[in-house]
Amino acid sequence: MTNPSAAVPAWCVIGRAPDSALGGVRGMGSMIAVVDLDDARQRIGNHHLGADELPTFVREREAQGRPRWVFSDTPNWYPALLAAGVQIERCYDLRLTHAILMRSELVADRNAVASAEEWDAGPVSAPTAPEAEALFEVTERRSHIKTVPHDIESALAEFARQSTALQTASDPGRLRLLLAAESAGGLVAAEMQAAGVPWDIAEHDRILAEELGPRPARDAKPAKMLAVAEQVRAALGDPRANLDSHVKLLHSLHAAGINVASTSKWELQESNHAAIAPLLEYKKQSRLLSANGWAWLDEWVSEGRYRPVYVPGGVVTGRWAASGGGALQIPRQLRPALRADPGWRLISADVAQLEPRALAAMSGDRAMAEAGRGRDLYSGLVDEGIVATRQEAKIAVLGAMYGSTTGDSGRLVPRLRTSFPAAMGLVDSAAEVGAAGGVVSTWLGRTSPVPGEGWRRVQSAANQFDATPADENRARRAAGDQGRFTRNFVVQGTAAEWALAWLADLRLRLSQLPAIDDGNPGTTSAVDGDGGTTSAGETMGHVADASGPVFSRRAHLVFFLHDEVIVHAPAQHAEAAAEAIREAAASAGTLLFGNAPVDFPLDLTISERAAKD
DNA sequence: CCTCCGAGCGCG
DNA sequence: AAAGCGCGCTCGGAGG
Repeated sequence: MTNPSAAVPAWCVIGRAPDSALGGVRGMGSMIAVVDLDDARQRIGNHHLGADELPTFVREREAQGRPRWVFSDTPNWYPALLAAGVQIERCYDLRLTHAILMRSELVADRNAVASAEEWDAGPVSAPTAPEAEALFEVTERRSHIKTVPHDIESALAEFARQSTALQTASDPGRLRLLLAAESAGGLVAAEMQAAGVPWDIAEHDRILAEELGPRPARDAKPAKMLAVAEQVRAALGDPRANLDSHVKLLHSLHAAGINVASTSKWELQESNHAAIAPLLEYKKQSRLLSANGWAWLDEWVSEGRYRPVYVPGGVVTGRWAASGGGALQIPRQLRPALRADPGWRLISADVAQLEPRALAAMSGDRAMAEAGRGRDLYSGLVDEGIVATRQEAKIAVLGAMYGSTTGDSGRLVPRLRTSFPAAMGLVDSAAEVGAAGGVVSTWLGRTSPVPGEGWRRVQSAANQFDATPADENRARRAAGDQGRFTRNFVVQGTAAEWALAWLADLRLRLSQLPAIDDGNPGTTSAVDGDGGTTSAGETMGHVADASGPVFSRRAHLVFFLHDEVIVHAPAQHAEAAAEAIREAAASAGTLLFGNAPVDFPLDLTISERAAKD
């Protein structure tokens, strides 16, 4: 039942309809409500539809006016749409935006938003495929996990609270930009999970076999690992040494006269005992096997696609986290296993020195911007005579952003204070604020969490008349830790904002690229009705069908890692996709920093494999 | 049997 | 050499 309205809605709020909140009939009868709002966020239409009708409804709306879809939580709504072949252009994710607004210093009146505790559910990982199908069962099945409410009235009420809060913001434009970018990130994460990373299982298996030996029978250790372990035991003169337990290994090492305090890599390297080289080799093998071995391959790669779970906004700084699949830790060793489908290419691009560039831009430090302009920023420091070598430049810059005070780094950082006073002033004062228990904000207004109860207790204990030197030490250390956290927060968080703006712009540019012609009458835009019924995968078992109906015929994002993207594109569109990546980077810089003289140069390669370096 | 924690190491 | 920030994952070991 619908009451069509003459006006094209600016916002469409989706939620579970009130009737079905109690009914809970499985598989059928779940009703969804869509409420249309105009620019002023006034109600101009209501619709009720079955869950199975939603994709078609959304597709038609996208073809008409491309409203911003308001979701309680993107992972709850979007995967089913993607599975049905529907991609949307823009959304507003109430859970993600709530997390920003309830903390942002820019919002004068945060009370209403912050007190709506049910929306503070913390990072939610995307539901796995079977759960996504049963649109309403997620909450029940994972009752121990806090989730946001998905019913229409809750969504409307939260949207209204957020709108009010935004009106009290000192710089609403900035915050709106952040909320839009954050929400777009939610779409990208869902889309990348749906598309998957094209993964060459045979190549992965080859790498494993080369390092570890052929795949062993269930739970057995691979042959090459066993052989290396024997070398270690022989060199130690301890045939029963257990290499898998830190404690036992440490005993064996001591017994062999190797005096180390731990079994960590850097400490072992100090010794030149004959057991060390094979032991380090064993540790490397062991790491590969347990983190990305055959078990990982079985669990996370299927039909030639690696589908990790991304968690947008999962890090307080605004970076993404991951939950399952280890998307943020794929070892470089395995990069050759990322392989484009036949006739396709992978375009990998990463930003050189993103964080220092973000710092230069947000602090308006012209000298620092100049050092990185059109060149490697670290080499720029050498050219300017600030430090002697690129390595020193890197240590100094990282030390400045992380707050290191000792060693080479502590010695080099003061030189940056002379050369880049604005940039250093920004991070130094962020550290001061944090050490005193205050909060700091990124360029677009994401604010750091206030230090916890424990932290404040430690500080006040040090201020008591009977405080011991130990109390004072502990307080000083905690203050320093918090200062280093806030120092880094402004830089890491602003860099994350740049990256979100890059992603958000890129996904729209990619959706404008044409679909490849597979013999079916194609469409020219992903968002105007590229339905599942004409997908290549269904009609001819095309090689790309593991990417699903939305992504099997068009360039799309498959991977994102803080300052790096990988796009999977038909070979004939690889150059256009590369250009889209460059243009998106340029517009992200302008969108955030206007005409600041900072550039964000990319290292970009087009290839069949994503092997790096 | 379970959960929790630190060590260690992968990524930026 | 690590140092100085932010993460996730696996394992062994400890405690329930």
